[in-house]
Amino acid sequence: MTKTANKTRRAQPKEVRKEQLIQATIKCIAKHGLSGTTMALVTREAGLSMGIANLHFESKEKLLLETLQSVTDEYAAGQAAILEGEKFQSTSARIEALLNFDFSARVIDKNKLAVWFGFLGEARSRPTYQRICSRQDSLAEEKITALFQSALDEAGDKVVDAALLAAGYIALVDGLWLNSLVDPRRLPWKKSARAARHYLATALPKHIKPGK
Amino acid sequence: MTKTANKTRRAQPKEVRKEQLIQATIKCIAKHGLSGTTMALVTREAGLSMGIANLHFESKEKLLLETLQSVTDEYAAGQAAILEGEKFQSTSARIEALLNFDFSARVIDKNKLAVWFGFLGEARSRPTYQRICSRQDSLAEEKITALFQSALDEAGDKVVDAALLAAGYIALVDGLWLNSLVDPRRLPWKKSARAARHYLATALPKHIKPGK
Amino acid sequence: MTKTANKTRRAQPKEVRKEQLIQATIKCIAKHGLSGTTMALVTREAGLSMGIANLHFESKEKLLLETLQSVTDEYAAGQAAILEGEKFQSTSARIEALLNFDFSARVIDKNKLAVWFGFLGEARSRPTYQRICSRQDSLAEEKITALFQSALDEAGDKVVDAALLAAGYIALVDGLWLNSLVDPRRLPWKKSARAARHYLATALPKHIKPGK
Amino acid sequence: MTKTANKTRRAQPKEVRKEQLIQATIKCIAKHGLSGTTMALVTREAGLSMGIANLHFESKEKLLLETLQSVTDEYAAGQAAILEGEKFQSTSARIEALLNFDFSARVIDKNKLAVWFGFLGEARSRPTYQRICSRQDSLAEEKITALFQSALDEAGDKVVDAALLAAGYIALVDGLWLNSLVDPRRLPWKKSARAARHYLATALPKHIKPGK
DNA sequence: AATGAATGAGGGTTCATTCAT
DNA sequence: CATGAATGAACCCTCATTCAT
Repeated sequence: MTKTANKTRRAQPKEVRKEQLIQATIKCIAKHGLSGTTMALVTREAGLSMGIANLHFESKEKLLLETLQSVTDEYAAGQAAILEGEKFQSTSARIEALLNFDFSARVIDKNKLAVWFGFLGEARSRPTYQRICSRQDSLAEEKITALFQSALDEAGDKVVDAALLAAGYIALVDGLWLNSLVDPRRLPWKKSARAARHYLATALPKHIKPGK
Repeated sequence: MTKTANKTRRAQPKEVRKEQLIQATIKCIAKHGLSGTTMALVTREAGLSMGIANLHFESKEKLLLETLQSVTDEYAAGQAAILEGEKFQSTSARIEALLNFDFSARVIDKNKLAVWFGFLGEARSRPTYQRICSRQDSLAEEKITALFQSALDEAGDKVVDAALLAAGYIALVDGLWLNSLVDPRRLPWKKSARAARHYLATALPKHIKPGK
Repeated sequence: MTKTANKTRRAQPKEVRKEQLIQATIKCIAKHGLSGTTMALVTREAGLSMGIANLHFESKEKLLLETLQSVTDEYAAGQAAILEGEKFQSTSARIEALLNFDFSARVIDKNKLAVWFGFLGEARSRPTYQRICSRQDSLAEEKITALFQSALDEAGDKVVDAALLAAGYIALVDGLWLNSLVDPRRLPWKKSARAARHYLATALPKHIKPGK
Repeated sequence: MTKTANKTRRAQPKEVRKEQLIQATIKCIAKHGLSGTTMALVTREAGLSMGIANLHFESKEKLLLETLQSVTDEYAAGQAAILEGEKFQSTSARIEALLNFDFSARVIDKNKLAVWFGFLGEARSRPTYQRICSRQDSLAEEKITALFQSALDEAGDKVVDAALLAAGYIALVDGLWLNSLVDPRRLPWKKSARAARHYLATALPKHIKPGK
């Protein structure tokens, strides 16, 4: 139970309440699944009243959509900081950072991943979910393709297809997340991270070492 | 809508009806998502009456479980035929066959994959789903690890970890399926297949060629 | 489970099948209550197929009605044999026999009483049930009133109202049955019988002794 | 149909709504029988919407149980006021009051008795019903036995068994209620009351007169 | 005469949404 | 803004009844 709400129930800026509800939704989806997430559960988790969700979001659908968007936006922001930011200059450093980022605590947070795969599981029959998930992956794919292209260029490798490598990396990370999320005993997070590193180390040996 | 059933009520062996209902369930999950799949929709899809599903399965839950089991069993059987059958003798042939199998029309059937990922998306909050999905992956992992170990042994490679390679392959295939399923325009099935091949060709160059 | 039915399911005279189904219905009502008695349960108890009940009785309602009638008829027949038969000549003997009959094993059979009170509980809202139950009690009341009147006449008692005594006796027996049926630990059958005897012994001291 | 409720939805304290629903349930059971009582009927009778019953009671079962409890509690309270209260001091007065109470308008209310016998009719197959009904009768039996014992002591009667007399009285009243409820033409309420009085007047002649 | 798979109306229950307070 | 009792459509499930065999 996470009752951040003050007892007095004083009016709060719209954005604060929305964020509070989105966080509660994330927890609910992780705990009860997407289909098991009800408005009552979400608002109780937020320590607020039943009607509040429909006040700030128009409907359950909108709340879910904004929750998904929130999760993908956060990931996208973190990824963009690495791929486009000034902190990392060399190609190697960026790739290394990407790898670390994709298996950092903030990213492999069970709650957020549960949201991601919860929506992905329904995406095929829900064009709106599909659009949000796809946009996220499209964005990532472009940037990662460019990054890997740089690495291949630096290595003088003219054979390997950067786009294929990028698509493979994204899919691999998705698959590792999913497998570790569903059964962490079979695929511990550590092993997931090593598998991802192994993938890049094999494909881009000059930039990434198997290490760790 | 697949109304093979005649208007006149005709008794059928239990197994025939169950199979008919499972097939209808698969289609429904693909079309409406797991949460959008109702008994009414399933039985209408099967061209039968509402009550029939509870007659042959005890509850919706049981119907869904048997549907998931049916999909995983079919995959497991096909995979076992390759990994344990006598048709393929050499390690290379087996790996090649596995790759082809994983991207064969029967496996990358959108309906079946929608079922698989629909359940996976809810697996974390549903122990029963989790168990079925995990058992499937555990089984596959053991066999594939053994296969890859043979390949590495044959190649004299004592560095690469077969278990890591197998976990990576399974995750990669999962990720590719998921990405192609959700947005086939971004990741066409052909590209998925190539990405998987590329993964194995890089890791086991003596056994698999980039090809195609 | 009472499978009197022969394995070969040979056709049986209509009356045999009907009786078989009525007996199964009695057991079902005793076991599951009137509202918990389903056609499937009844036919399974009889060791027959689901459709058979609607073949021999027109509907569930008819089956239930005939079951109630069967129970009341059996009681009425036994009672009539005492009150109208030639076996007992003296008033005393008849009253004594009535008392013994009302608490004899055949009458205080839990199954039959469960049927009786199951229907009585619904009688107010079901005119058909009400009619059958009332006819039974009316019949009994007339005969018992006459019997008690003879006793009072023989005793020279001109004060006590035979009709009131009879109505009281019938109600008392109903009440004792009901209380012993619902909670035999609180009111054991033996005690019930003694209470009924006590009632008659007090009202008709010349004919019935407290005894036992 | 009792639509005290206004058309405009107006929130009410939980207890008010529960009581409203219990009263509606009592009417429904009286009108349609226990098995004919549906949630839709009850809520319509209360002039409320279908979902309300499951909002205040968790299930139909709970609603029924609380309804039965309400009816037995009301009876128990009235009876306790006589048997334990200070209003009546002499044994005679208490017995007289008990008799009048048991056939007072509030007690022989057709709706409440229909509930009582509706549940009793199913009690044998429903342990929960059985428990509530039995507790009620056990309580009454103890108190009435004590009261009758006092009367017998006062009369110097050392022969009659007070417990038997009490059990008989309870059963007789039950039986009279049931017979009058099911067929008031055959056994008018007035006659029922006289029969009960006759029972006590015969057994406890020093305390109760045949009267009326 | 007998079977039991199939039907579908009707039941209890859930839950997104509304709105008087 | 915030509340939560109230609503009612839609869900899953049961079961009396039907009918091809």
